[in-house]
Amino acid sequence: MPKLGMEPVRRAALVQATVAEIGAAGSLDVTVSQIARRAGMSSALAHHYFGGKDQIFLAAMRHILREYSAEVRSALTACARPQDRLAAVIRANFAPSCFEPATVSAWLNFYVQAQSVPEAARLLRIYQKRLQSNLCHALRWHVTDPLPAAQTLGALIDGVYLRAVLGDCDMETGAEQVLTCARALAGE
Amino acid sequence: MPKLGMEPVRRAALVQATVAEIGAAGSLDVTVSQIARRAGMSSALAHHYFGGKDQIFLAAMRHILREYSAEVRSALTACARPQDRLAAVIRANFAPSCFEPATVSAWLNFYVQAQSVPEAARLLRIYQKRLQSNLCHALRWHVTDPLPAAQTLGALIDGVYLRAVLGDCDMETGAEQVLTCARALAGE
DNA sequence: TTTTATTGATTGACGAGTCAATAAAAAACC
DNA sequence: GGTTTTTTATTGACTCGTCAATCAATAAAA
Repeated sequence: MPKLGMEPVRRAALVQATVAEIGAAGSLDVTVSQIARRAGMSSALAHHYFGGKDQIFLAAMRHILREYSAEVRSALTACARPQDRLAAVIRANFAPSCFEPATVSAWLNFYVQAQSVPEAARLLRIYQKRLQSNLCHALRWHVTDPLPAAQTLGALIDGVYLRAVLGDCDMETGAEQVLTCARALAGE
Repeated sequence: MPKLGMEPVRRAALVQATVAEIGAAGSLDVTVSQIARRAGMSSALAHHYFGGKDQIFLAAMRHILREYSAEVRSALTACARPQDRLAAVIRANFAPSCFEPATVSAWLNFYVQAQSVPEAARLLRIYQKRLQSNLCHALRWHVTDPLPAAQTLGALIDGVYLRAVLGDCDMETGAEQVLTCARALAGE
């Protein structure tokens, strides 16, 4: 029953299943078989298309990164005045898509992976650089020297992720918390 | 060659070896044999004293938490004026012992583990509660309503950990960054 | 002789990656 | 247009390692 042109479909299904499975397990202790089963295929096929487990994880990470980038970009282009960009960037980082349990769990594990998998470290650095760049540009309309504030806000955003995982803070107040901090850093 | 009273010695050696091994691997993908070898004993003995891998990890986590607590407590008692407590608490969180690669790596992995191991989640919540409590008390001398600022600073501290792992920010400026933010939140 | 310390050997399970086999679409060839 | 060949899709079965956990055996102290 081989329908042609399955490769992109299968890859997408596997990536989605990977994120879901990581979210369900709360860790990277997920077998290729589990991922493949959730994606509706055999584990052999998963290996056929991705080559190995690492590459599946990396692909999942790229996917999440792409989703995140899209979220931020659309938030920025929807900005009328440049003064609104700061709030837009921050709120984009607290969009529901970023706070789905599976996504948060994947992020957490990618941080761990970044310690030993060079490609994961590279991808995470891209994310951090882009976030810092976005914050810098946005802050330029509120403060003369935006770099320190941008670094602080970047770290703060990451930190709130951790709290969200443990259920210590509700994510609605999370964005407002960061915004309040941003205003304080910008000198009101 | 059984010398008596080995249990506490062996346990301590295993805990220390666990942290070191996690740091070296950058993840929890560490075998009991590796840990035991580094601690200078057989894997069977590790199982004999701890019962299982999970308990070894938990013990390592408790150890790190204890070390951290001691760091904060000594920093607080060394404070002459109560106004200095805020800076003391923050700086304690950026003490060299907290930023050793092995320790940071262990923390990261404990965050991941807290998603699926209830006892790990409990321990992490104790840490967060204690940090928030310390920040709250310290902030009372600078601001009338300390809770929001304490929550923000707690998240910020955690966030800087992530940056440190990826080498994006040098840990010397990290503490100063948080302090600057604290002053901004306290209204100068 | 009972308790504590210690390990080598073993078991049993699980999981990543491989491979040969099957089947259908497409392309090449006559 | 029909036949052959190649390419793409797909899987079940298998291999090979690894590793957590167990256990029986050894030895020294109490």
